[in-house]
Order: sequence, then structure tokens, then C-alpha cells
Amino acid sequence: MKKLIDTITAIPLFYNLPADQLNEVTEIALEKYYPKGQTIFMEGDEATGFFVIVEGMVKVFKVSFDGKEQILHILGPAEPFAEVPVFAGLKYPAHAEAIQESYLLYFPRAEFVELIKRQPSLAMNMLAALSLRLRQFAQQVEALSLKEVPGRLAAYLLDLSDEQAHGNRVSINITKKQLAGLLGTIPETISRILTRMKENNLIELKDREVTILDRPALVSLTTGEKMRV
Amino acid sequence: MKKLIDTITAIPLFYNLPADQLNEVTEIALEKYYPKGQTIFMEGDEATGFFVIVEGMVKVFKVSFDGKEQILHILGPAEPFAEVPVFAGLKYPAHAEAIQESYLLYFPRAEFVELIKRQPSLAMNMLAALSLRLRQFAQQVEALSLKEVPGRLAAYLLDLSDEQAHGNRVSINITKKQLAGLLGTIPETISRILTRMKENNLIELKDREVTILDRPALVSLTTGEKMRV
DNA sequence: ACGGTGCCTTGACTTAAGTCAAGCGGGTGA
DNA sequence: TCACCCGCTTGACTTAAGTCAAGGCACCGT
Repeated sequence: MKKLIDTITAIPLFYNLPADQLNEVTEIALEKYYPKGQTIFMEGDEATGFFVIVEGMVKVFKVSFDGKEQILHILGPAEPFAEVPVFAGLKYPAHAEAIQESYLLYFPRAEFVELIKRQPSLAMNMLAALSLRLRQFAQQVEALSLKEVPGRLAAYLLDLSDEQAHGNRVSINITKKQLAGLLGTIPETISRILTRMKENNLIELKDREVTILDRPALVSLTTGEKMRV
Repeated sequence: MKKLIDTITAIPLFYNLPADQLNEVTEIALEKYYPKGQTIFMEGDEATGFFVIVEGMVKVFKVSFDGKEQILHILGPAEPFAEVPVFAGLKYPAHAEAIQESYLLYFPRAEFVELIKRQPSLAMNMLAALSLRLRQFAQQVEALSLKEVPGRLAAYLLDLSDEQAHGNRVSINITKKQLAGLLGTIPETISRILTRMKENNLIELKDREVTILDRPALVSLTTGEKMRV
């Protein structure tokens, strides 16, 4: 494993910090391990700090009365989560679970707040991180309310394609159930719509490997066009 | 009109600031006026600052390809909006329009960022404000995805009831169209569901005045119970 | 090797909520 | 004053997506 300070230096939240401040950040960080499937916290739990992912993958989600999950974020390495209760409300607003074996850093609230008060760059980085997340939420609300499932799925595939930058090949690295939870639907619907996209020659599909065949058609789905058939 | 400094002192975003900092805040603020119905900014516009409402009411919203609106927030006096592009992205992520005649304060980005870098209390207040909004978004996503319209409407009425603190009398101070936009549905559906709530003796209804008759039943709607008939 | 479990797909059916259309009443500007 | 628009309601109909059920496949540990 890399030195803790190197890991921390590579986290966007800690970019542009002077060396002494990076050291302070490193000093308050605790390393934590969660096997796949383990709960990290539950909605309503008293929050005493927040997390940054070093390695692994975490889902943050809400659960309905009858057990359906809506995933708010899926997070990977270098991404922070559960910052909200550090600054407002004191309780976790959602559940979090490791969906892969994960190594996290944990930053205790009180110490971190002290740091942030003394270090404007850190405050600005945190403001930027929260702002980015607000933007994502605004998009998620828009998608859930104004787009149909094919549109949301197309948007997801196009995002992945940007992110992965493997041309038109995209690999969905989560289960269909998780994808459904993220897009506000159910696995059956995901399945059916991917099949329809394949039949309409918008994509090629082989397990979790997708090849985008007709990017303009996918884009027009995201903007509200209906899929024929 | 009250002195600007008094107005600013009463805004939560500026609580706990030393007097000299309040003065600095006051110095960079610009007063703006928007008649009812006027656009404040459009999604994608270059953002040069953010706003706080002094008087009036503003909706922040997204629009679908076919013109349907999803309202992200409805904001009233002392509430800030459009902080996101101050810290990330530089463009407004949604549209904003005055839905009542409104007096706003405008804070130019560059000056405000300078202030915040020098003043930890201001940074902490802003972090708290963004965190609060993230919480609200998480709830909105949850509602849109996991609750049916009766549940969302019941939650809205119960929230209003807390907010207004007039016992069981609640007055809906926006149009049904706006309410529909906020809850991710359409006016017809709002109308029908309010009627069903009335028929089931959950509420009394007279124009925009609602009396809550069966609070437990409304609460159980918010947690997923179905409304009979 | 085998039983179980999780992941995924497909089909038949149901349902919540959207669309379209009509109509009413109040307020406003020409 | 009248015509128009807006906000709201109600009815008939459509539709996207959810539910329920069955079956296949691959991987796991016993």
C-alpha cells in the first residue's frame, strides 16, 4: 500500500493545500476497511465524520417502505461522501454500503472542521465538492421527473462512454439491479429497454459490454425523443 | 425600506459574522428588482454571482424538451440561490424566475470569493447552506423515485403545516401548476388527488386553504401506504 | 457433483398517472 | 362591457412502466 500522504495528495478535495496542511489532514485521517456488502452507515445514524474512498466502490442510497432502493450516488476512488452531516444536521441523510471490497479514509468531524476553519483552500475545495454534487442532484431530479427510462439509460451510457474514453465501447461495471436503482426503475425494465435499443440498432450488447452504434440516436433519446417500437 | 445592513444581518448565511465583515458583505451587495414573471437567469448562462431574496418569491427550475417544468426549489425571503456556479462550473445549472414581485441582493462572484477566503465563519455558513440544500435534494430524489404522487402531496402539506404553524390550517401559497411542477406531476393529477383526499376525509379543501383532518393518515401516505379509492 | 443463490431475461397482466378535451368562474386589459 | 386568458376541475382514454411468475445460466461452498 502506498504511503497515506501520497494517497491523500491525490484526492481532489485536498488539491492545492500547502504541505503542512496536508500533513495535518493526514494526521486526522483514519483508515477503515469494509468487505463487499457491508453497511457503512444507516440513514439517521449520528454522524461523527465523513469518508473518502481510497479503493473500492460505495453506494449511497435511500430505501422505500417496501424495500425498493433509490441510489443517490455510486462512488469510486478519491471521491468523498457523507460530507453533509459535517456541516448541517448531524445525522446521515441516507444509507451507505460497500458494493466492492473497500478501503476508506475517515475524517472525524470536529477535527476536520477545525482544519477547514484555518485553511481557506480546504474550505474552497469543499465548497466546490458540494457544489458539484448539487449539480449532479439537479440533473438527477431533472432526469427522474422529465425523462423516461430510455432517456435516462441513454444518458447513463453516454456518460460512461465519456468517462471510460474507450471510443464506443462501454462496460457497465455494476449489476443491472444497481443500475436500475440508480435510474429510478427496476431491473426488468432495464433489461427490456436494452433489448429494444439493441433491436433498433442503437447499441450492441453482450453481457455488460455495450457498443454504441448510433450515438446521435442515443443523444436524441436523452433530450426526449421517443424510441420507436 | 430598511437599511441594507439590517436586511443583511437578518440573513442566515451571514449569521455570526463580525461587524466589519458584515460591512464588507454589505459593500459588495447590489440591489435588484424583478417584476412578477420576469426571468432572472436561464440555464447555461454565464454566472457572475449569486442572489439572496430580500422580498418576494423565486422559482428555480428545469424544463423538458416539450416544455414541462420541474421546479427544483421555491425560495422566499432570506434564502440564497444560484450559489453553485460560484464554486463550480461557472454556468447556471437551471432557470430562475420571479413568481412574485421580488427584491433581491446580488453578490458578484469574485468579490464574494475573496471575502469567503478571508472569513471562516462565512465559509462555514456557506457550507451549511449547501449541505442543507443537498439534504433537500436527497429528499426530492427519494420522493420522486420512491413515493407516489399522493405521498409527495401529503408530505408537502405536512411540511407546510410545520412551516406555517397555524395548527391544522394550511394555505397553499402557490398555484396548482407550480405545485405540480414542484412535485413532478401535472395540475390535473394534483386536483384529482386533493379531491380524493377530501372524499376520504383526510383534509378539508376550499380553494387554496386546506385543513388537515387526519394527520396520521397523511403521515402514512408519506411512508408509502396507499390511499383507498 | 449438486443444491443453492444471485443475476438476468422474457411473457402476461395491472395500474398510476399522463394526455386530450370540455367547461366554469374570476380578473384584466382593450 | 366584453372578450380573453388563466387557474382549476372533471371525464374518457392511453400509455409507460411496474408486478408477478417462470426459467436459464453461472458461480459458490458444502
